Amino acid sequence: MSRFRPLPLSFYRRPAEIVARDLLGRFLVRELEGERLVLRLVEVEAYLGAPDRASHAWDGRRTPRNESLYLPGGHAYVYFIYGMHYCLNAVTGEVDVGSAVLLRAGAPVAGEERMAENRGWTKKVRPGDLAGGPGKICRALGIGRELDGVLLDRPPLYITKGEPPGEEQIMASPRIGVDYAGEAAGWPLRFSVAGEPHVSRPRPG
DNA sequence: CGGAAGATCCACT
DNA sequence: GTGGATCTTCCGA
Repeated sequence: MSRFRPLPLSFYRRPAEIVARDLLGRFLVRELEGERLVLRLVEVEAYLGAPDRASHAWDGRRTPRNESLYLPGGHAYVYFIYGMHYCLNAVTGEVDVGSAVLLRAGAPVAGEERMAENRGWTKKVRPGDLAGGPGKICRALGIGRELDGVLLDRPPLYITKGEPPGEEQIMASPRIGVDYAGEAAGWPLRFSVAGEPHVSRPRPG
């Protein structure tokens, strides 16, 4: 089945908002200790780089932390935030652009048990909430800073064709947690699959 | 060199 | 709905 064939790197070498929409419904696959953990992506956000105040690459900012954000499209950008969470991005566009798509939520397709185990079996971990948030995705899939900068078209971390939704099922809304970003805070760069229960809150309206 | 803030999550009221 | 956890990173002085 070609549902599990990795998307080519050319998929990512387009504008972030285009890639973001196109990533919905795709399968994020993490190979961990011989096990295959799979999420169907249901919520993503585009970050545009230098012109986008919410982006880590705003105004061309370039530091050791965000260096991989400037790699060519198709690389992973993993960063540590709030002293306890990792977030996973797919870098988009050409080299040095600094645009990316934050993977915010996914619906479990395979490896649920291992994901729940990775989450730590806390009370809040239910089958439907294994990866309903950017921090939860990384926790469930065992993703940390060691995967920063890897290519997303091969193991141990890749994205496949999956089961994309119809265009009419895609919802756009402002991004989460970027209120500080002035005008950019209102840009409708958060995309989610309508009716998907795994989308993190607040749900788009 | 110090302080402030952060693309979050969870427990509690 | 609100606040605490927890610590790296970054910027200004």
